[in-house]
Amino acid sequence: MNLLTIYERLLARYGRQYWWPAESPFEVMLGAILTQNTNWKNVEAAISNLKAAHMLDAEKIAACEEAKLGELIRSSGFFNQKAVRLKSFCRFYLDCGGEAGLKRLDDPRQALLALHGIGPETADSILLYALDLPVFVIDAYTKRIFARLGLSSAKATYHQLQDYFEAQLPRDVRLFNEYHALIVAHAKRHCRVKPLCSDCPLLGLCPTGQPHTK
DNA sequence: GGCCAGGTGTAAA
DNA sequence: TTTACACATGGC
Repeated sequence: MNLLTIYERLLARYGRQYWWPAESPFEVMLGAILTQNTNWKNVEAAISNLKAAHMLDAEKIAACEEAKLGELIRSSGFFNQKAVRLKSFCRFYLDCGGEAGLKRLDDPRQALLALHGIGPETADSILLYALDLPVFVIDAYTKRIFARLGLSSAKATYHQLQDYFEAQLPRDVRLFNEYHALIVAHAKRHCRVKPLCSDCPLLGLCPTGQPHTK
């Protein structure tokens, strides 16, 4: 089964997702950290709090007291560590000179990964959705869905899976953007609990007949 | 009340 | 090199 065929089916079913849901690249970056192992609804509330407090700003976050920042982002969960992570990221962001500076780095991915609290998924989300760089984002949904489809091993590492996608797909920011968003849309709205939904857009592609998530 | 959510870092096996 | 656990809120 071709990865592009799967993409087409998901796109036909769910339509364009218009990711990342944010008003600026900087907001995308904060959201990428805040959404770590957290429901997006909870992240929206946190970002809304930051906006209301006029704190959606790298210098203000970098200078903000940790406890105060934690209160603003409380709804996103893990707020103590996320407050530290946001501050550390913002210091880095300022040192680079903002998005443009970040993008101009020799290896922006390595630079992001060097920060405490930014792992491969968060780094890649920032690269793809904030900086428009063509890297394919892998998450828990991607792992599960494609393992169930029999296209990858259940214990494939992040980079193995990423290489698999990037080797088979044209290196296109627009495609990578939409594909990952569609995987999340599919995982959220489909086949979560029931063994197999009769109207699953990937029906017939799944040799195991197992649910695509969970 | 239990499970899960657009992960990451650390420590033990 | 793998596996277990902490981190925490809110929706269903």
